[in-house]
Amino acid sequence: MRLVQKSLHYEAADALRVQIFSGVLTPGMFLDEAALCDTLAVSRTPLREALKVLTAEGLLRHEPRRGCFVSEVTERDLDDIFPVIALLEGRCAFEAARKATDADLAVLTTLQERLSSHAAAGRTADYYECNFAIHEALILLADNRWLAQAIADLRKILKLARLQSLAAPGRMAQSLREHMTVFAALKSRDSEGADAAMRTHLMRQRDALRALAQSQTASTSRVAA
Amino acid sequence: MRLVQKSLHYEAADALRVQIFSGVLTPGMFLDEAALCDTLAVSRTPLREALKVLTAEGLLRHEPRRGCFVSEVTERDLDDIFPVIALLEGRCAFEAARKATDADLAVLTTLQERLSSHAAAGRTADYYECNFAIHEALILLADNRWLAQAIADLRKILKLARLQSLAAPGRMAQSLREHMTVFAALKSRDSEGADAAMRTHLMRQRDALRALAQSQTASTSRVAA
DNA sequence: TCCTTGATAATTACATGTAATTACGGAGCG
DNA sequence: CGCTCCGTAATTACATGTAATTATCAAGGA
Repeated sequence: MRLVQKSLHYEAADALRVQIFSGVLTPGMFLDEAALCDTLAVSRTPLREALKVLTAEGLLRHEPRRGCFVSEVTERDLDDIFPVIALLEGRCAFEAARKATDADLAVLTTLQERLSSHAAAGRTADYYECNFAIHEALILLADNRWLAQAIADLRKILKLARLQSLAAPGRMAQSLREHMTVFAALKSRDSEGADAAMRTHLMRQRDALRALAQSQTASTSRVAA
Repeated sequence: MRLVQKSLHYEAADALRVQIFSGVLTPGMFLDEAALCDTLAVSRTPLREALKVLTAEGLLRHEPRRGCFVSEVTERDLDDIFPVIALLEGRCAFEAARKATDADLAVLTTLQERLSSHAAAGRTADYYECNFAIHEALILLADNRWLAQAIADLRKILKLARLQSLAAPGRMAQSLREHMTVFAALKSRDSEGADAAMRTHLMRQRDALRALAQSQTASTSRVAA
């Protein structure tokens, strides 16, 4: 019998990720070790181990003798990351179109319908969640550990940026149409089509974000002026 | 003036990577903390921090209360990894074809010629090194930090497996031809062609490895029989 | 006024002590 | 002969002490 309790540094790393993704720890912020030891109720050793892990993941930046800072994600980073994710998730869709069983497609159909209803009702949060579930499902269907890992690594960085592209006007409806294109390709076992549709979907997501960022800087500069 | 000495855990991690990639620490091997502290001349804390970092990188596997083991790479892993690297480096070639200056192409020409001469002379080690330099050059030309990162992460796992595909008979000559195809596409600014040629090159590399593995298991099973 | 300088405080990094779990090995039993 | 059980040794994980570097800020000089 082995009920291995996860090590403290592992739990500390999890807790820190939650704080980063939820915005408690914001990009650029300095991480005070003593304070974190206090809030997470762990001693310095496991906390510092957790910081090293998160640094290796790219969520933190470490400056010797100065401490850790939450990584910052620039527009340039987004321009670089999205095409890569598009490539990788496109590949997932490609493989999914070949490997999905009828049962898999039935599950996807349910998710797709749920996505549609959320879009129709304007439930942004639910749409986001369902959208995420579909992407995850395709990654699983691709059945490639390293492909999944590469995507997860990059998505972690995006998550850090706390993007909200669905906030762009009309984006949810457009996103839904893109998803339907992907799904249609999957149903007809069109690997190439699924690949292309998924790549398009993710690049459009980037476009929506860019438009949102521009409209926001425009409005803030109006306020500043 | 700031002459930051890299932290010990960082140097320890570097030293461990060297030992892993050089085969001193082989896949599956258990890592004795005390022994490593002795050989690397660091105390337990920085060593354990280094182990956490390498675990996050995927080079080590950690079992709570049992210790660290060098990761093992299966044939399945290779089947999964190579297509992803092919995709990513294909993208690098695509971008390189668009972004390379004439000066960049001149440097590549030199490298390409050197590659040819190494192949003609049968200098396997030199060929490998030059081949690596060309791949690195294209990754740099693509000028995408995250694309480079994703490739580096996956290549680290391949390096761990200590593959020697050039050992396959005729592989070096075939590899050279593939490189020439990539280079020709780059020179003519054919992004799509460079992408496709690079993908082909890497998938052929996988094929060569597979053939090598099969011939070796065949010969060993003959010996065993 | 601004820059430099130096003492102090705070913080990181490293070393080591301590507790807890696991592996090992022999004795006892079936 | 093999299996189980238990005690010991070894090892990991965590806590804490210590050293060394950096940040802070006040005082002095240009």
